[in-house]
Amino acid sequence: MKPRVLAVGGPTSTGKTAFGVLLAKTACGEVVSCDSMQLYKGMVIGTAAPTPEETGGVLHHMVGVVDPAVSFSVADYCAMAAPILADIHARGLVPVVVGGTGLYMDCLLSGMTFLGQQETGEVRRQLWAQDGEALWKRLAELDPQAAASIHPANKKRVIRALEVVLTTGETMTARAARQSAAESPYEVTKICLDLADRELLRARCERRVDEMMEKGLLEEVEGLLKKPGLRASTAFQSIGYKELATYFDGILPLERAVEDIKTATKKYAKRQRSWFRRDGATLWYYRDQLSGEAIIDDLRQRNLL
RNA sequence: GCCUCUGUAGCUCAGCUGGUAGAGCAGGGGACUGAAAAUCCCCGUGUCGGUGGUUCGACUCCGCCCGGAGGCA
Repeated sequence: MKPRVLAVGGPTSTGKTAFGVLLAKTACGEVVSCDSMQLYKGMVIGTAAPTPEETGGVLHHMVGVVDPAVSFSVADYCAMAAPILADIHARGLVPVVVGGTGLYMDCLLSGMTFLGQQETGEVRRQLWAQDGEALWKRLAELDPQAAASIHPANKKRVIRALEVVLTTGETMTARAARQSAAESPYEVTKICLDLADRELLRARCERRVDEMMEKGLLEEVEGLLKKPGLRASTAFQSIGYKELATYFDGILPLERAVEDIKTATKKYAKRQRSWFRRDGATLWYYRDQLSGEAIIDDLRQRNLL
């Protein structure tokens, strides 16, 4: 009997945090955040990291635990989160994995184990200086399968695949197969939240940004930008931070920078939906049609709680 | 009141000397195994302000009307 895991995904601004708390309370669980940005320290407002009021006493893991200037990846996330799941299980509780980072969620829940260390800095730098098309052709020779699935224009992913062959001597395709677990070590119930009304989701994304500004996003970003090495970090890619940096750099007026945050948030929500929709074994609930309690009731009727 | 410029996709605009329109952004769909809130791919029929006219044929020329911007009074 595999240990039970509840998961909550879906686009941003659909109420995952609140529902995650409700679900954890109902199922005697603890929340394990699955958000590539909330896990950084000091990025609270811009990532809408759960506040003490929002968590309502439910323990949240993987929030504010990494130095923003340090580079972090899916592999690091899984290395940190998997033991937390084990610990929660060991204490007889249910982990509730909540967040919008689809890649992190899938890797964690499928029991992926990443091989070896990541030492690609120099190789990566050299590859970036080269022509994208040429790189893709090179990849087509070294790892035809990877090349077939990566668009030549997607330089970032072409380089990643090349890095793997060049530094490990193993194709990304072969490596990926070795890293994947034959089957998930968990009994997963995956729930995704969305809004049926697209216009409403867009409006909520915009309101979310306005609220962040009211809560002091500007000050948070200003403070963070003083940290050395931050601009080159993964954390800096977070929506809100890089846009407000253009304001601090005098490139855009504040109003425009905030507009950019809004459109970036809306586009992000769209990409998240695409990701989460891929998994057919997911229960989707429209938050503009069902309350959290109604969703819990439905899950009970399905014998999932 | 007169003169000039202007009115083309949700927004900003391209459209040579007439042959019924096309970009960027927004929006939609998708991909995604160590940067993933990242990166990338696909999708553009709209009364070309309205109305008359010239023409085989007008977004493109002419008249008038309506709506903008500026200048002179």
